[in-house]
Amino acid sequence: MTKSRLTSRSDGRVARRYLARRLEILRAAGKQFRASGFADSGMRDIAAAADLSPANLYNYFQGKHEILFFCQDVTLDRLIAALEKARRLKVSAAEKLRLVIVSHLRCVLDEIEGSAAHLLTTALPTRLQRSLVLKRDRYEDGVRQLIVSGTRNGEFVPCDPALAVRAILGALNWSVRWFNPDGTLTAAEIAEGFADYLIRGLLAKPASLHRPSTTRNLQRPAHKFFPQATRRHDEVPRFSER
Amino acid sequence: MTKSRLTSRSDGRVARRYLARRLEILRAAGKQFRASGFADSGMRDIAAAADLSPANLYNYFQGKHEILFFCQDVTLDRLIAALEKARRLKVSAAEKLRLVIVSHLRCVLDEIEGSAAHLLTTALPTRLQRSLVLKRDRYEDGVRQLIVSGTRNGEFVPCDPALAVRAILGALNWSVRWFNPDGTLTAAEIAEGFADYLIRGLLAKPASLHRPSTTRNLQRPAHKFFPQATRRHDEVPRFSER
DNA sequence: TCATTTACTGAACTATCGTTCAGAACTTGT
DNA sequence: ACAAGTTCTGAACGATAGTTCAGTAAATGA
Repeated sequence: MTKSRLTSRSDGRVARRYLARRLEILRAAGKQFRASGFADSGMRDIAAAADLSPANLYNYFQGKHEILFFCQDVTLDRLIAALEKARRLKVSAAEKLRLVIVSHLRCVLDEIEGSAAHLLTTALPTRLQRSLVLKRDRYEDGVRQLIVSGTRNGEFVPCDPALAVRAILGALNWSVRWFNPDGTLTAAEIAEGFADYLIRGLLAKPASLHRPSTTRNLQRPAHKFFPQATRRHDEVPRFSER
Repeated sequence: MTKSRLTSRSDGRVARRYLARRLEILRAAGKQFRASGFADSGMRDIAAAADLSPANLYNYFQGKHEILFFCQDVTLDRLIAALEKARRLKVSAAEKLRLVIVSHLRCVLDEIEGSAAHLLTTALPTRLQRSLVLKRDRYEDGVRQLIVSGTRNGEFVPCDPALAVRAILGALNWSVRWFNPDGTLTAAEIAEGFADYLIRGLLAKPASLHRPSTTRNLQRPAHKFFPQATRRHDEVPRFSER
């Protein structure tokens, strides 16, 4: 028993390479999960997508469940980070919500970093499962609070915030089912349209646009949120064939 | 080779019993699919839910894929039927859309008849797959036309109908992920709240309620759409553990 | 009651899944 | 160049999935 990977000395190139490979695998697995779902993504598929042998995956993760766990965990962390960033801003509730919606779609649709936060499965060990559900609830609670505060200050119409937040998150999460990076709509365009519609349903007053005006950079430029959003949404396969 | 089941003579009790059993199986399978997803619902689970031996399932369906196909097919037929009923009504676009939304949630959440129109999987043979996708597109097209006509007559705000319809259907379809028949909200209550919010996002004018007034029976009584909606939505497991 | 058709079942078959492991190939430090 | 450490792989294992089939139980009609 010699120096382990994590306690290796000084520079730690090996540790860095190890972590980099882990991320590569997570990216490939996320893409695979998004494309084929969890159950239909075999370890052999993930390995092929990550350009590794199936056996080698087990040098980086304990098993399939751990890969899924980290996919969801990092995505949830990014969702929560975007949420808290929005909360700290001194803008209207509508503009905060817009940032959350746009960030959410980016986390879920992005071709490179996008993962599958929504693919919770009973296949996960109970401990990990509970941790994810808790984190997900924290996120949902936060978004709901955003709606509640908007309702309190009269910006939003009175409504059941628990229902509104689930309608919004449902619309966002379902997008991975039909989104096609080669289609006619970029992820950024979808995000804009969704935000317009989903926020309008909450507004008390028609309010011309309700896009951020003083803080226009919140949503622009689109290529900052979706740097590689060059492919487009296809018209023909309305729903994915999954 | 004697008389087959379908060509059996006169009264045809056997044929009726056969079809009834088929429906029982479809109901049990639909419940199972909704609860555990397609991949995690084994033939042995479906058989247990339908109170049959696994082998006996193959006397009624060619295989698992055919069970899924019929589950989705009958659900899509019901969705399209509700859509066309709404289109024939002489009411506002908002009220038509409300009927479609409420019917959709009923088709998807109902504890007895509800199925899983959204569980398209690559596991289906190409022929069946295409048939379902086509039907699903017909439904989506119809709902989008509803939005377009509402926009044309000034009732709805100008927007991208393709995005709006996907946001709406996404919110509706995602509901099976978190809906809990034992929870605090009945399916009918969810339908009302969702319809309020999702339609408000399209309206050009705030328009107090926009529930059907002259045709109040379109949405009332709730127990007509959800005859057995007595169980309630739970508060704790925000997302299903699937 | 008996013969025929229909409904059903337990056990086994095949394929595929996640996973393991002995050892090869490569990298690194001296 | 050599040894130590690491990264990787092909082949196999056990479990479980969907499915099949020989044959039993039940229903039907005379």
